[in-house]
Amino acid sequence: MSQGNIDVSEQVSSGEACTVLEALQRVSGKWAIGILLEASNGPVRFTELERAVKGISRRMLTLTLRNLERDGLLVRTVYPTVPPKVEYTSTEMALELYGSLRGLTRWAERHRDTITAARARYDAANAADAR
Amino acid sequence: MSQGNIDVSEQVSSGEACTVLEALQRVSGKWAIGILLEASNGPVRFTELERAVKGISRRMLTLTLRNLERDGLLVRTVYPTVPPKVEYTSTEMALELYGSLRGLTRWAERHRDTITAARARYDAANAADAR
DNA sequence: CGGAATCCGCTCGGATACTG
DNA sequence: CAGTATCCGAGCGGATTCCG
Repeated sequence: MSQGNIDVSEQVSSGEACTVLEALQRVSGKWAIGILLEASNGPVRFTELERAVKGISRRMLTLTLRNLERDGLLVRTVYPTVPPKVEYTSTEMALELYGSLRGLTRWAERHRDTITAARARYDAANAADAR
Repeated sequence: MSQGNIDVSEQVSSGEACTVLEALQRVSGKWAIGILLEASNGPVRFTELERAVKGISRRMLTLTLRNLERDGLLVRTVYPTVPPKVEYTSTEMALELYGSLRGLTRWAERHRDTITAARARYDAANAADAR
C-alpha cells in the first residue's frame, strides 16, 4: 500500500499529460470505473457491488474501494447494525467524472469491433513474419 | 503479450461496465494517454515522443506504441531513409477518443488539489489508528 | 534514429481461508 | 454482511546493453 505517490514535480509533458496521467492512475485499474458507474446511481452496498461488477474478487473490490475512498471519490458509511451494513456513496467530484466516463464508454461501444479486427490483423501479420 | 483477452461473454455488469473496462484496458497503462495526446496534433516521431512524454523509458514507449498500433489507434509509418525515420499517426478512431480524454484531463485539473487533500486526510487518519 | 533483448524488482490481481 | 490475511503467479515498468 501507499504505492500511489506519483512524482508530479516539474513533470508537465504536453502541458496536461501529467494531469491526465494522474487522472488515469487514480481511476484506472481494472475495476475502478465499474465501481464508480455502479455507485453513481446512489449508495451501494458491498455485496451489491460484488455481484454487479461481476468478475471482481472480494480482495480487489476491497482494495479498489479503499483507494477510491482515499482519493475522495467515494464516501464509506458504516451502519453499526447487526448484520453490519456499509454503503459507498459517490462524492460530487466523482459524479462530475462520471460524465467523461460515459464518453469513453460510448467510444468503446462504437469501436469495439474495429479494435477487435485490428488486433486480429496485427496478430496475423505478426505471426506471419515470426515464422 | 497476448494477455489482453478479456472475457466479455455474458458479462454485462451495469450494462456498459464491461465495455468501459475494455476501453480502459486498452487506453490505460501509465503512458498510452500521454502518447495519444501527443499524436493528436499530427504525426510524431519516436524521439519526439520520448522527450514529450517525459519520464517514459525507451522500453515502455516501444511497448505502448506497439499496443496502440495493434489496436488500430496509431499507424506506424517507416521512411526507409538514413537515418531512419518513423512516424506515428492517430487514426480517426483515436481522434474520437481524444475528445473524451480531454474531459478526464480537465476533471483532473479541477480536482487535483481536492484529491491531494483527501489523500493526506485519509493517510493521516489511517496512520493514527494503525498506531 | 528507432528500436529489440535481457535482467530484475514491484505491483496487480486471483484463490483461498479466516474473522467480527 | 463486510471485510482481513496470506500465498502465489503474471505482467508492468525501469535500467542497461546491443543492433541495423
